[in-house]
Amino acid sequence: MINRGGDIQNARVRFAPSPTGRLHLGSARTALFNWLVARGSGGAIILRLEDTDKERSSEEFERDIMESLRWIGLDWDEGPDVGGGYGPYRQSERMGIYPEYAARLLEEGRAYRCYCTPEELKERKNAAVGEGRAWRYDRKCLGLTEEERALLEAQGRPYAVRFRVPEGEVTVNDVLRGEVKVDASEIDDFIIMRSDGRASFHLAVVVDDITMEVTHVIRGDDHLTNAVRHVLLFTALGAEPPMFLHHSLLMGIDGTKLSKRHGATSVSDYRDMGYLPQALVNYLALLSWSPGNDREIFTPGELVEEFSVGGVSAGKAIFDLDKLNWLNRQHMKALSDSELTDLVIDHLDQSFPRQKLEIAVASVRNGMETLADIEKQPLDIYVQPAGKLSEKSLKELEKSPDLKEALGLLVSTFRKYPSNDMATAEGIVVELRQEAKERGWKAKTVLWPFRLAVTGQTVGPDLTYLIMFWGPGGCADRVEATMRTLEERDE
RNA sequence: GGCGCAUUCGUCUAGCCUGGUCUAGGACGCCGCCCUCUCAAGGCGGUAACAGGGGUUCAAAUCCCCUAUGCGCUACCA
Repeated sequence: MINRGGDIQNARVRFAPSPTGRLHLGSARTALFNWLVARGSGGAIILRLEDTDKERSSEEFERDIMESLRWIGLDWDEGPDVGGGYGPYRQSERMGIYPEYAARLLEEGRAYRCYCTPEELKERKNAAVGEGRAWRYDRKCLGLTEEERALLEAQGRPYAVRFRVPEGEVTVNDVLRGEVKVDASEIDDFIIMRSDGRASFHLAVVVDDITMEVTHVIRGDDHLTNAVRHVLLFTALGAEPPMFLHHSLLMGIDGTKLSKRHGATSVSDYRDMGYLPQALVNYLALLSWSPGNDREIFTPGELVEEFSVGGVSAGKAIFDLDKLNWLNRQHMKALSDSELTDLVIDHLDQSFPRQKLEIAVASVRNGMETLADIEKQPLDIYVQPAGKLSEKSLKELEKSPDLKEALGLLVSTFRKYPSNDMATAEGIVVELRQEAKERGWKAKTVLWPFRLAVTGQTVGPDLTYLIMFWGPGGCADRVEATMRTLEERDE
């Protein structure tokens, strides 16, 4: 699909989640697009909590949403916690302002009272559907006579307020999809005030966007048809509709909307699983957005720099864990040993002195694609007592050629080096290779026993790290311990 | 059912607006090779797509129409 949206200037955008669950990846993606547009256009981003559904909303989720957003590096200029000139930013605290807008619409004849009960509506709807007719609200209450209305009022019948959808064609201006035109006759007279006096979602959103002076509404594709209703409301309220950008929805690998069935779906889940926030953001951005060249790795700052709505595609977006894993690995590579060690500590149950831990982490880091992968690394070799070998290692050792001489060479070489640093460690390995060559051995003849004798295991980190961890002397001790083990075994 | 949106390798996408340079490019995954003390990582190579059908045109992934499929909306949910 072709999208050559012009650059957006000074956009005032909002991210409006309902705190009915932890921040979903899909919501995070919406938030990211909003943030990118705000930051990239020199505008502002508002965090607005749509918490009118008291049953399902909770403070805990509210906290998770804000923490998750901050964790992935998104901030906001106005919101429930930071305030701003257009507050309050919690919809539950704005309930007082909607009725006046409904009243205005009522006065102007753009809305009307509907006394139909949900039961009556259901009945008429079923009847219509039963006859194979499309059901739209039948405007029964729009046609009420004065007497009928007076009677209903006298009975104290509760009423909802319906928007009177005008005739004509409605156009939604969408950055990605151009002008989406829908005939208003497709839309029925939707409710803007419930019979209990609370504003409906549609009214609340539009009033909020008007009063908060939102210029660009960036949200999921599922709201595209709702946008038609919203444009109608903006117009009826005398406001210029904002520009819309309805991005595609995030789907699971089977093509259905990403949900719990697909596994972890919330940002905090991914934090706990050991993903880096910059990797997650990078991945979410790359779903539907492309810089137009082959670049894939971006820090959040670079995304702001490179992002343009013209690079956003309108097509579906399927969440692919493999690619996230790869990106996470790329971002982990960018961390220093020290930084990685700091991050990995939370996922580790063993404890080492800091210095040792850093070496240990450095030695296994290329085997990790998430921070949590530290648990799967063979760190236990570092706590294994000297001279204790696995059965498999013992067997490998025993069938190794020129074993005695090789072990002797190891000890004598290690003993030559009192200092312990990277250069020394690397030097030792080079020297061992050299020695092997001179004896007409394959490198393996001495290096394989090295690994087995020092760690007691057949798999583990590069030899250089082993030297750094125990020091050359420590390695010599461990080889000697292994020699004793072998002797005992012979007896 | 009605309306809307979408449709390039399995997945994310480049290309589409401004038709030819596309025997369709990149990335993930997968497969193979190399490297190698182990496991990895890394390097190199391979696999694989314009949903289908009609037009328009000298020429279509690119423009138009139809069909199919997927998704969404169609609530006194948000």
